[in-house]
Amino acid sequence: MRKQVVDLDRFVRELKKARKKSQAPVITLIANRGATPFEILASTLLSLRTKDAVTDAAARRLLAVANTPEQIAALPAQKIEKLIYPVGFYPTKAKRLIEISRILLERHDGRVPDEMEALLALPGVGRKTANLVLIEGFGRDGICVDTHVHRISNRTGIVTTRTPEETEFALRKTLPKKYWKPYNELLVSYGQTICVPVSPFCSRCPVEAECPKQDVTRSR
DNA sequence: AAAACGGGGGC
DNA sequence: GCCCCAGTTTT
Repeated sequence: MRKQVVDLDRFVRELKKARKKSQAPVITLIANRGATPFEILASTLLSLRTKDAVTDAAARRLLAVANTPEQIAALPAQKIEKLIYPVGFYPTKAKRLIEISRILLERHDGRVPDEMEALLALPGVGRKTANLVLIEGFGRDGICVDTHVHRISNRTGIVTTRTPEETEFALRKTLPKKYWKPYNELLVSYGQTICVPVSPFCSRCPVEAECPKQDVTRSR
């Protein structure tokens, strides 16, 4: 049996059309007004395991008060907790924002490092966060794999991988470079509205006909 | 490999 | 009421 293959050109084109209606993700909103690498790092840290509407409001409240390592490091943890509530893990994230700010001041001249290794060395920064900072903050080429990108890339059969990191490297080989930047943010909004984790709305999906629906047992 | 961190929202 | 979420760290 021949494996169905989703047409990447058409997939991305249709997703762009579909995105017009949905709300832009927080990172895009911030990037659109010229976010600094530190702002991208801080808001990405807030976003972990938290829905983007909640993250967006919290990031705006925080960055309006403090948007540099100096300013964050000078704030009491309790004050940051209050600003970012109710993002998930807010007490941990408040401490981490301060900790990272201090490390940046002590070890990196108060700037966000622009290398993967140095970013991963920061507490609470994993591959997803580091990639987003490098791509959105420093304009690097790369693919940022989160749960949406991982799930949808496998569900559609664009790649076949077990971990997000494997997905990142598989996409680097499979995906034409011109799609690297739009791919992540397109899939995130698509993954929040149509291709949701459980019981996705396949009837509203532009590539429904070609999709092997790898992990889908029920669809709507 | 799996639990844990935390609270809001969907169903 | 139960399950899931723009992950990462620790066991």
